[in-house]
Amino acid sequence: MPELPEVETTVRGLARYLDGARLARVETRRADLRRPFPPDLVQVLTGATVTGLGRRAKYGLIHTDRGQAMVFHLGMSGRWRIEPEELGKHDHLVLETTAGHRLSLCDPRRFGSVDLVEEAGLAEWPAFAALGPEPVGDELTPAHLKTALKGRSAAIKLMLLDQRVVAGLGNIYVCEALFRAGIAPGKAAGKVSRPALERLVPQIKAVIAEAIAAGGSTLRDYAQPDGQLGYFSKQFDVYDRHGQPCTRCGAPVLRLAQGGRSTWHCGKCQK
DNA sequence: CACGATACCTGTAAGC
DNA sequence: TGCTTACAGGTATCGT
Repeated sequence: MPELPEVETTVRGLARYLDGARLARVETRRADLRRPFPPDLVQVLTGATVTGLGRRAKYGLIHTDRGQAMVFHLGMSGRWRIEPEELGKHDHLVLETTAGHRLSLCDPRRFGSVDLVEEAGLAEWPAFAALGPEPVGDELTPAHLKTALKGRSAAIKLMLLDQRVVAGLGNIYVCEALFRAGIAPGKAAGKVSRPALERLVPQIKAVIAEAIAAGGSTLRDYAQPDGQLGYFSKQFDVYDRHGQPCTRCGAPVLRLAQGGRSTWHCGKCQK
């Protein structure tokens, strides 16, 4: 998916067409993604005015004047298409504004989701209630990580993918941040030293900020809402670079499996 | 509770 | 050229 930078890029792209717009037509082209669409989704959104857009972790928020926000998750393969020439089999939800713009939520694997959530209760919505701090901003600190990881035997890589520890990190940026901080992905989270955590936090913030500035990554079926390509994928140090030379020491980048997923790392630079 | 494995679904690329 | 297998950005849920 779309990790945090890609969702941020998506939300910014959508805002150009949706912020302040009135929804003239809303169409669901199947009944569900990972979960069923809310049964009243079309009824609530049709005629609604979008009062703002936002993001929490990897969720995009479309606020409305109906007292409810449409909350979407892009799963592994979701993206919003802007003014699609024609709709395909994976365009599952279509929004049309009174200004004549058409936006389509396309998600081939259907691991994404769409929900309606009361604006007043967003923070208490189950998927949001337990989320950890955002990596952008001041909430994520070495002290937070020290507390969250204390005594944990699970690998640091896996703990950083846990949205309750940090909200919004995914496989790409965890691999990249651990490389930049020089931390071995298999190290027990509770045994990562304080100095290592002091290195890790600014590297998490930096890699996320750089990816947002570059407009997100582009891998396989992901693209920005307007079809432009992101540039950050050209800057990966380790992600998907198995066997290629480490950008720092030249040793071949290694791949290992953790939690059923791939981790790329440098065996010499990460201890 | 912590942790690992599995399930969800389709497309793509690699291997035979 | 097929056919089969492995793997892909995530998260919820089920065992142990």
